Amino acid sequence: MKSRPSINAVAERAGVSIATVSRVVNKSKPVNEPTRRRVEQAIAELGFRTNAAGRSLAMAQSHLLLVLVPDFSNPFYAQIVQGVESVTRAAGYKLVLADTTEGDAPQSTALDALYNRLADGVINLAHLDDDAALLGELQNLAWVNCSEFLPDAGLPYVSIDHRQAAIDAVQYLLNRGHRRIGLINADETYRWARSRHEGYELAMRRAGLEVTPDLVRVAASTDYEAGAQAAGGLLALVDPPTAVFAVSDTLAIGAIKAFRRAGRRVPEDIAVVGFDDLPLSAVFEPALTTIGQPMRELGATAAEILLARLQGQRPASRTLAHRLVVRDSA
Amino acid sequence: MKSRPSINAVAERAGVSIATVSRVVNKSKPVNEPTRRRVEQAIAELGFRTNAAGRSLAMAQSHLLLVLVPDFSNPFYAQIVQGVESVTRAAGYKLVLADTTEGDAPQSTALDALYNRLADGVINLAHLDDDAALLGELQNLAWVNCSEFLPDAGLPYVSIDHRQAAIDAVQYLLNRGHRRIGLINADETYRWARSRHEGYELAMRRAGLEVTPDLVRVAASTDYEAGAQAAGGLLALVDPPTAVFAVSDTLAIGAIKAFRRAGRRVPEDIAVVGFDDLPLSAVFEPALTTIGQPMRELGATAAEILLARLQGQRPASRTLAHRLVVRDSA
DNA sequence: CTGAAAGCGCTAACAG
DNA sequence: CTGTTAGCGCTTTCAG
Repeated sequence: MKSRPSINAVAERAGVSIATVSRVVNKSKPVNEPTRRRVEQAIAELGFRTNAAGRSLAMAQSHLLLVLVPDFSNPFYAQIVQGVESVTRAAGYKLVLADTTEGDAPQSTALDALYNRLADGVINLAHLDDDAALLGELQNLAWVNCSEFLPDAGLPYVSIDHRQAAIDAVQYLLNRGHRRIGLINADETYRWARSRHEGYELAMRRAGLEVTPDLVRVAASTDYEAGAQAAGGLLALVDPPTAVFAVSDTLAIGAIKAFRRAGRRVPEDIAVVGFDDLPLSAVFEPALTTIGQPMRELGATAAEILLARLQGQRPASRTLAHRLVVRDSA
Repeated sequence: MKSRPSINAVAERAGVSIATVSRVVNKSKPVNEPTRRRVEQAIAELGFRTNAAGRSLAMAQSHLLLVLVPDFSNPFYAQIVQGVESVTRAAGYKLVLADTTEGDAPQSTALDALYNRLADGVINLAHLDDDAALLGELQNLAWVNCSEFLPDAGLPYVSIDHRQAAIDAVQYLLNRGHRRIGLINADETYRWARSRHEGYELAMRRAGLEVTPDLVRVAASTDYEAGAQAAGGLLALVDPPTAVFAVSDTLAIGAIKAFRRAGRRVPEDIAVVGFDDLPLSAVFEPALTTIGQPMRELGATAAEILLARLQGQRPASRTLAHRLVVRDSA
């Protein structure tokens, strides 16, 4: 791996100063046609590429953005990341991704990267501790939360209205005549999980229904098996629900599996509404009735906000529209 | 965003030289206990973090690795990336991910990053053109291919034996008495697609069966819908197959959907075996019989090879074991 | 339009 | 054990 030519080599070969080379490379200032040509030729001959570290050091920015992802293999997050990338790539930024499942506290990785100047900004999809000191510190950094956020933290975010979405889901079930409706929730350290729980209770109360704790199950994770487990708990009740709202499609699918194994038909014996509208959810049988989130748009919007922030603006948070997708499971 | 303190500020505050600060930060050389303490205190007071660009420039390495992913939202790749991260994070490297679906030629992005010195090495999951010049150039770079690779390119790779895996899948079907077996393949610019096709034909021939072109369908992509389309073509034959080998689980699921819509039962009327063993495949109904690939291990091994290469070694390519997972679809 | 020169923040000899 | 110093490769005034 022979060392790459530096800007000095190019300058020497073209018989100009390094400043001029820099100008033609970046098109930052006019350069006479003949000299520019000489420089360009030298660049071509030498196969020169500008060194990222040198540039970062001089410009005090890396053109790298950090994305904190709770779990790569969850298609929900993957699609958000695609949305992010579609806009950042156009702006000349590359993405450093960190999976926060393993390893140390997510925000510390992120702050490291930021303070290091490794990354110019971060898009956070992971859970953020409600820690005043931390939040204060984030205030003036290029940081945007996506999907997961703290309502009054003063940090810009992009998300749907989780509570309203949950209300819509439960209301749909109510409209279909269900009265005993169970909730399969995710770990409530997630803000969205709490919001959806709120929405569920609100919708039930508005319908004059009492919410008993036994109708609410918290799954151990968001994978299929966890959904199945939670569903098992619901089934074990003396008076099991006739419908279930699961806060993610993976949970919903796991639940449906469990219901089936127990000899229940979906939706005839028990209706199930999911959340997210993953690609898979349309394909699963029965196709899932679910709340659709605009994943790519969430990511793209978060990226736009971050980019604007990097240019010194202070864009407002955005709440994007969700939609109820009615299919076969409820 | 006030500017962060540099190593100079720390040195001044602690009353030592920047060299000493560097030594305590990196624990690179012994430093007297009292001085080290003074330095550490200064670091703490100032909130100093070493600047990534400065360090990269001085050390001529970035501790960043590029991963080229054909499609983030495909869980197959996502899991490989998790495997990669599990080992690179332990070694102090961060991952820059690029989705190669959109945008320019994947390898050019990668070479850019490498020549830029943005990344120290790359793990490539994407298709690589069989271009002699390019391949020659890659020879001496820290580059490893994962899952997708060119057999005689001289580049290190980690993969399963795609051909043998296909043979195993088809043989299973043969053993169950099937004689008319269809193949739903992916775009054959993918090397693995060609290998699996080979395996299919080989297994058929060994069984004394003729392979007619009408039994082989190439799906437009690897998503569900493409699988359904291809399946439709098979169904339209005067003499439709009694079994189908689909080269990915997503394709297999799409095919099953199509068969069902056409009133066929799976596996009774038509058996289907997939490939990959995605998490979803165990949950889908009927649960998929499929070839399992060790995704995380593929990624982890690729990372290990790359890391070794970065230390000047030239580790050999690795072929990992696949396994036939028998469930309900065949 | 072009060049000289001063850094950006850090590491790594080389002395002492 | 610690300081001095010379870069690493590039951008950006400041002169001319």
